Amino acid sequence: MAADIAALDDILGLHIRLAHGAVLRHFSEHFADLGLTQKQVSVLWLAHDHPGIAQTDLARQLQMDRATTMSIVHALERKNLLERQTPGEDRRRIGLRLSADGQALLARARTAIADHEQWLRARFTAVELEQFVQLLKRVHGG
Amino acid sequence: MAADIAALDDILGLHIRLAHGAVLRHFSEHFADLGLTQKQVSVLWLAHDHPGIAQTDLARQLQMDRATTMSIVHALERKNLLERQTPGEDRRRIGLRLSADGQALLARARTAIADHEQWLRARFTAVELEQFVQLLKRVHGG
DNA sequence: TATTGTTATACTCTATAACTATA
DNA sequence: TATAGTTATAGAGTATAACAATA
Repeated sequence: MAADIAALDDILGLHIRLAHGAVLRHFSEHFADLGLTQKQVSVLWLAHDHPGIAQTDLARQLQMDRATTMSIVHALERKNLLERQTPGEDRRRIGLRLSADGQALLARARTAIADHEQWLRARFTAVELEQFVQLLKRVHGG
Repeated sequence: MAADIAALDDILGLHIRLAHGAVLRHFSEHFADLGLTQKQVSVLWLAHDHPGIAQTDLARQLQMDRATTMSIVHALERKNLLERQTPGEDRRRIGLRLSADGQALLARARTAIADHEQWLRARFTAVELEQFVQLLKRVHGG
């Protein structure tokens, strides 16, 4: 039986939600010209670092449902940023890799992400940053 | 000019996003029978603590757009959990308060939230928890 | 049987824009 | 002019359920 909670401000989950909202808002306001969402950048980034990655791998690393992953992959394919490889041994797995356009856009996105991260990180010391990431990882199990 | 970032795992924003996702997932899985979302519980909670609160106040405290607030208030009114007060001096402001049903459901929700929070907090010490909330507040400015 | 990809569907959250009423 | 509420609309993210192909 959990103890009762006095005030809404004591809810850790709320602060996580508000922090997420603040980050998302800043991202949306400053990345409109890129035409990419946070999730889309993450998928491009992973496909760049791991050419031939499959949807299942993306889903696991970004903690998404397969259907959710599909919708993001679709969006990137529609923009010709992501391409499919011809299947290998296991014909169920479809490897994904960046197109030339995808490479170019990811490069721009990484610069933009760096600015975004600087905005976010500016309020913390290096020690606090490391603590913060460790605490967050204990929530999402990364 | 921001420094370049090597790996996706170094992105603080990503960890915040993943942590939010993990919390949201646990909430959804364990609160289906309540029929309330996180946001709806937050609004009920605030209306309980501040009877006569206006939509603008809710929007500010939960960092939502007015239109977003409206949709949540509507959902709660449709379920007869939230009622409107007759306007006072400033006839633009409409005070909100919980109905009897809203009171009852909030009481149940608070217990469920307490369990949810226990699941979340179990992985931290008291000191870590306080640090964590402070770090999160510096992101969302609460 | 289990895994991978796929589609259809639905709901929540979020925001923009334009409108009305009131201050 | 500014604020509060409202409505219409749209997009992103999330998930469930059911299906086909493959292992």
